[in-house]
Amino acid sequence: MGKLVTEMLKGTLEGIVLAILSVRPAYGYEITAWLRDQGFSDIAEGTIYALLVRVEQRGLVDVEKVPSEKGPPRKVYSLNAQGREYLEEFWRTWSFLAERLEQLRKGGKQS
Amino acid sequence: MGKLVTEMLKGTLEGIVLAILSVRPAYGYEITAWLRDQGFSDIAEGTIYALLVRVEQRGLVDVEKVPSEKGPPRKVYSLNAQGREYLEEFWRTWSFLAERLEQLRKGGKQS
DNA sequence: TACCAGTACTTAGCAACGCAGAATAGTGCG
DNA sequence: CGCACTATTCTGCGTTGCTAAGTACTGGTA
Repeated sequence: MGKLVTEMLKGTLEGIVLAILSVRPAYGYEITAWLRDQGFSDIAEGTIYALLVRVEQRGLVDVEKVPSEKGPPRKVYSLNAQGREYLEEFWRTWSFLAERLEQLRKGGKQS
Repeated sequence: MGKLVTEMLKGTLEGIVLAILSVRPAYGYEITAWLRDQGFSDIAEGTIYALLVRVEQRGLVDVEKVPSEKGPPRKVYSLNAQGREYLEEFWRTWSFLAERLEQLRKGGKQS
């Protein structure tokens, strides 16, 4: 898509990735491919990897190196307890923002 | 609120302000006060002003200087045709993102 | 053997955005 | 005169996603 999505992803992409990991563990390459499949067509490879490093350093995920048959070993990330707490907080913040936005959208329609 | 909101506002705050201006013209100080009232308790003064300068330079809004009884003249911004088009695009992008997020939230709940 | 595509991760430099904090300017009130 | 409120501007900073390139491992093909 365009620049608009890129800017909107700042702050939400992290939550998106953590939400994915809350369903089941996954590794960077896999997450990138899945996101592209879901319509985030120009998510940059490096973006996801950098994000994963960040959330790992903040202690929100656990990592396990798993050998791959098709290339270098995968770094499989899984959401830990702290990560789940953080994800809760993310959803609360998202809800807050989404509510205001929806109200604004309604308000603008009538005029 | 916290750091989470700050990051999420990147990319959405612009749309929020344009949406406000789509209802009626307004000036920076007024917009800041209104947002704080709506729960964006720690929106920085300077943030709104900088944003307004940006959208003006991109030709999305028209500006008119209006004298104030209580201080320096106000810069009253109003959304123009190009701005309305841009706002439409913003809403489309927002919808796209909001849909994926809601799906992820549902998906995460079951596990 | 040499090469290439696919898988998988890393790194360096860049641009955009919101925030912190201070400065400037105008009005009215004690 | 000083202070609070109104109203805008500016500099420097941290975070985030993107671009672009590089590394590493496997399997298939010419």
